Amino acid sequence: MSIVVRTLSDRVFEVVREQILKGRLRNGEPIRQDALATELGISKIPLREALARLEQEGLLINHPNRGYYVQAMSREQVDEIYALRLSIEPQAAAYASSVATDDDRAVAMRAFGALDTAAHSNLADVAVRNREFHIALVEPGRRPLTTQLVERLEVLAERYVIAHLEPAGRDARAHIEHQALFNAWLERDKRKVEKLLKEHIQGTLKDLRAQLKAPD
Amino acid sequence: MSIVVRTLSDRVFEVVREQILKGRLRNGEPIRQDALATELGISKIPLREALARLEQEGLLINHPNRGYYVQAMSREQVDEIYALRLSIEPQAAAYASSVATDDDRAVAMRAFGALDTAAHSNLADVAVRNREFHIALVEPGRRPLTTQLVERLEVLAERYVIAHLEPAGRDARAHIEHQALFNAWLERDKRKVEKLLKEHIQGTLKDLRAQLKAPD
DNA sequence: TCGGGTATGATCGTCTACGGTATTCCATCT
DNA sequence: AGATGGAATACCGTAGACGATCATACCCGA
Repeated sequence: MSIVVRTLSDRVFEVVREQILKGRLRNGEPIRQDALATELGISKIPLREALARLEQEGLLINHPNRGYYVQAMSREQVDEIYALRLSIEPQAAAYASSVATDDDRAVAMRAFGALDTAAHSNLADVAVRNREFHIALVEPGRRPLTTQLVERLEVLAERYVIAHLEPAGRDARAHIEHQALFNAWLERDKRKVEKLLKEHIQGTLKDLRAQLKAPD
Repeated sequence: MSIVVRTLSDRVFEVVREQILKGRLRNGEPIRQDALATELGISKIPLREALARLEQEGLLINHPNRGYYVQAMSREQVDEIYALRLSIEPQAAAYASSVATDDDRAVAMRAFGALDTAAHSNLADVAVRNREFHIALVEPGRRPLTTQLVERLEVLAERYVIAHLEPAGRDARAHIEHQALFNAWLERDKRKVEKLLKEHIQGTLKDLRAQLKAPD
């Protein structure tokens, strides 16, 4: 009963996604299918399947007969992503905290630890750990659509975090917030989880907005 | 500047989606790729792309090396879908009502009319009109992710509505609710839109729950 | 010099054909 | 009965070809 059976297009989906997140495939840039396929050592069918799914996720956009492009980032999208996260995630994490099994809690603990120890490596890795931590807080709710949605929003948000939040300072604050949030989650204090997560998301949004206003 | 340029896989995506919604492809049933492709008169490349996207949407599920299956319906999923809709849609429609242009309002008006006149045709058509009406209430917010998400949830919900809400009685009530909701929307009464839409969604959920408890 | 039309090249979207491989199912054997 | 083995089925991925379409550079005429 192992789930290690995965299709090629499944794995390519993740590989390309991470490449987009890490900025390896840049903003408004076109995806050259033949080039990318040979670079990945695969044929175009699994690649195109992965690209189609990434478009569905909102990371790519397809212009018929012109190909896939990395979805451009914009201030409006930041606002939209975070508005959606605020509508979904605090509630979902609060509920999950109340029904998490011991296994779930152990998984979340590990995710928290991984985020902790990764805190001083490069930003892209931290971002991945951060994503996994946030998902681990929601997953125990056994609501697949919700979890998937949270993951998707997290992924979309990650692009902006990686691109704009290099500055330190955020690290320390986020760490403190994560700690408090996770404590409340372990104590199954739904109200507190909801409140803290809401504040945490708002805090990140505020940082992002500040960064987005200044440069360029 | 017409946007009628669409790829084959794009159109197939919609065709197959509607077939799933209308129950033409049944619940836990496998999708025979070759058969479906020849039936649609296309090759497997665009079909597989469409299927990959439909999996991302939550209508299909892929078992590696065994193929795609129509995602089974379940009571838990109903609850989840409607919980998400309640978290997103009322707010989104309320906001959209406040920023809708005259064009947007005309579009919404047409969608309302179409739903109205279709009210006595078969349920599947009504469901499509219903979806389009709900989207038209949200679209003017110009928040692409939100709109796409609302559409997705609407699509997922539609399966259950089509499968379980054949009984009349719902028609009349839904019509009244739509009327009141649409009036508030046209008046840009955000609070009222939010309240009425929330009640409307809850009402549908209640009907669905009643139907799901009884049979089988 | 500049604008518009055209040729050209690159890339996409789709098709066809083929082979490997995983799964399923059934018959056979112990 | 249960295990083994093999055939059938369908999926997964590769390879190559081709027309359609878009972008660019070029050319020509005013």
